[in-house]
Amino acid sequence: MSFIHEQRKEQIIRSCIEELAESGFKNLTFKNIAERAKINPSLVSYHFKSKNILLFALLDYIFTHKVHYVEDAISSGKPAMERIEEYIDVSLEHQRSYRSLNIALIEIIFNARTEDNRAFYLLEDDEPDDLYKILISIIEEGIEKKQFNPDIDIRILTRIINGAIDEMILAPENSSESKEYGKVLFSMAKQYLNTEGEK
Amino acid sequence: MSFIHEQRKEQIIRSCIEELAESGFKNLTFKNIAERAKINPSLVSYHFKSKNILLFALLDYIFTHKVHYVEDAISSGKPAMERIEEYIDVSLEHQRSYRSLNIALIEIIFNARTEDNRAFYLLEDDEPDDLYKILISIIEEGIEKKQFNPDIDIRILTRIINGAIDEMILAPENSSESKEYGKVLFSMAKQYLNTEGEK
DNA sequence: TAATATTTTAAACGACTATTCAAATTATTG
DNA sequence: CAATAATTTGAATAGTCGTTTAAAATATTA
Repeated sequence: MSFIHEQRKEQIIRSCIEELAESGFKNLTFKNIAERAKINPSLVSYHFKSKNILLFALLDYIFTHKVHYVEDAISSGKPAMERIEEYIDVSLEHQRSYRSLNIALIEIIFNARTEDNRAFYLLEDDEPDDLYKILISIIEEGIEKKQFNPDIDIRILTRIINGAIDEMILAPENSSESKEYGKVLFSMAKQYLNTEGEK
Repeated sequence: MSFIHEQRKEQIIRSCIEELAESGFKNLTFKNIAERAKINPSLVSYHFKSKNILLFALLDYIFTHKVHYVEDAISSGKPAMERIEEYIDVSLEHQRSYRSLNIALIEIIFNARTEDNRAFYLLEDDEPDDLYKILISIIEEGIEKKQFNPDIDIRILTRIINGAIDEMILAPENSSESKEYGKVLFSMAKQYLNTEGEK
């Protein structure tokens, strides 16, 4: 891998994200990508052997950005409950500050398919993705330190939280509404985490 | 509109839902639709003047089914809180029982675009859709009858609930997990609805 | 500089698409 | 039955796409 190679790949990936955010997946053609990057369409094929390889590189690029962004914003010393609040807040904030990235992510996940025609969004991983892992590890720590009810279902709670966060990207951009949304979501999670195994 | 006309449209719509659920949006071509319906591709064009008209008819068909299903399952006499539980349960149950319909819905919403290239999933309606309206009206009733804290933000709560429900369609099909998911989600909503305007 | 490797281009390939059109078939009506 | 309308077909249109190939340009190495 030469320097030029890596540089070109970065350039192509950024052009793809622009194209996806502005015009959507169906316009993510080698021709359009090349026009944005001011290169020849064949050059995209040269640097990414196939379109799906390009798509996976895009997913990796965007997802890595998101994970690092969330990780960096969560403090290490504070109690688990406060860190959950941070997780929710920074996730919503990332959706606001990096809308293009998140739209591009949605476009790929819900449009792309593997070569044997399985939808990306339905691919079942054996383990949760890295964003889920961040939230899971915080909750596990809270349980270990006897701060949370140990009977809660972690997989379910993290799904509810991430599902509610994802829904907010569909809402018209409105910073104050998004922050209030985070407050409510956290208060709901907090109460669930505190419930004494009532049944 | 003759009888045959309506019959053909139904036949075409059902073929589309099959194709979407099995092979996804990118394979929803007139050729593939026609093959499933055992008719000529041109005939699809004849009954639906354009592909987007067909897509809107599909959305209408699926959404109507979902709304009626949820409406019919919610009892009329019970207290608002119980009806919210019913709403969550029946929504999750619909996702399990009519997976093809829900997959088809996702495929269209996240893939289709208007003629001026706006993504369906980002189209901002001036008012909430009919599913949201069902939930909103229950909550409003609960507030009127002094059963819920009047300070809650209805738009936010309904977004969280529907977002969490939607997330569950991505999970591998597992009936018991889905039911437990509904229990947790309802318990979280219940606690929020009962909170005395603490701040 | 000469030889080699990498990068870039232009052109062409085969396959697929939504839509249109005239002709053929079938159904409906008087 | 005759005449009209509705339905269906097959072919053609004009356009798209990802990928491949050979040649050209550039960079790297010896």
